[in-house]
Amino acid sequence: MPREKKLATIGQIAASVGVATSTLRFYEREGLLSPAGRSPAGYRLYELGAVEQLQFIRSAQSVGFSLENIKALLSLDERTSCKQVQIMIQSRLNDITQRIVELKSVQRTLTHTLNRCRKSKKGCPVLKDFLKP
Amino acid sequence: MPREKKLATIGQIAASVGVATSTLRFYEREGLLSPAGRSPAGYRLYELGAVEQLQFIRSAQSVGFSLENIKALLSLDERTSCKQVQIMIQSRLNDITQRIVELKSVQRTLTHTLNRCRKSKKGCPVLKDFLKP
DNA sequence: GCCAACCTTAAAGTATAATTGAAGGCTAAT
DNA sequence: ATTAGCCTTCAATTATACTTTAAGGTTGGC
Repeated sequence: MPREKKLATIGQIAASVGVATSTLRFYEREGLLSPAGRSPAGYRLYELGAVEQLQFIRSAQSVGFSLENIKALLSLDERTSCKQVQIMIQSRLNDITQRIVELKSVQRTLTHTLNRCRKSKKGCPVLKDFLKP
Repeated sequence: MPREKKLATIGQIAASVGVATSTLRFYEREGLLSPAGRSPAGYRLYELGAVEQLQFIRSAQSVGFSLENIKALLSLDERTSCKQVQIMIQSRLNDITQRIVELKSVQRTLTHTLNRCRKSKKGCPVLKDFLKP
C-alpha cells in the first residue's frame, strides 16, 4: 500500500502562498483547488502540491486569465490537450494585442489633443471640441 | 428679450445619441448633464446642445475617462483652466502608457509560453510549469 | 484541562462603475 | 380613449474576486 503523503491544513497552505484561508475555501467552491481529503474532524487536508497549484493560479491571474479561464486550464488533461492550452493562450494573446491597439489609438488621440491644448492661445480647445478626429 | 430656443424631450435627446432615457436621468443625478428646464407637466426639456455634450461624454468615456473625470472636465471654466485639462489628459496618458507596458510584458510572456508549448513533443509544458521565467 | 488559535458551514456582504428596471401615476398625441 | 412617452423613487443588475459574519466544533501546547 502507498504510504501516506504529508498533508497540510488550510491555514498552512494559505500562509505559505500568502492568501487567506477564505480564499482557498472559495477556490474549492469554484472548482479550482480541492483538498486531498479531510481529517476525522472535517478539517481540509491538502497535499503539498496544492502550493504549486495555487502559485499556478496566481501566475495565470497575473497575466490576465480570469478564474474561469484558469479553471478551464486546470481541467485539461495534460497529455491530450496541449492544443487546447495553445488555443487559450492564443485567445488571450489576441485580446491583449487588440487592447494594445486600442490603447495606442487613444494614446495618439490624447497626445494630439494635448498638443493642441498646449498651443492654444485663447481658451481651451478641448472643452469645445473634444476628440473629434 | 432672447427668443426661446428649441427644446427637446428626454426621449428625443436619448434617441439621437443612442442612449437610454434612464441614462440621461442618471447623468443628471451625477451632475453631468442637466436639462435646460422643465415643461409645465414636469418633463425635462433639453437644449439641442445637450446632444453635443452627450457626445462629448461618450467620446471621453471611449478614451477611458471615468464619469467622475468627465464631470471634472465639464466643470472647468473654459477660459482659465486649460492647464487643468492638460493635467488631466497627461494623467490619463500616463495611465495608458503604463498599461501598454504591462500588456506588452504579458504579451511577451505568453508568446514565449506559446512557443514552448508548440515545440513540446511530450505533454504540455504549460500545465506543469506555467509562466516561470 | 484550559485556552488561544485553529477549523467548520452557508449565506450575505464588499468593492467599483455605470447603468437598468419596476411600480405606480401623470401627459401628449392621434 | 387609447397608447406611447414622461414622471418619481428606490432597488436591482452586471462582472469579478473575494471577504465577512454568525454560530459554533477541534487541536495543540503548557
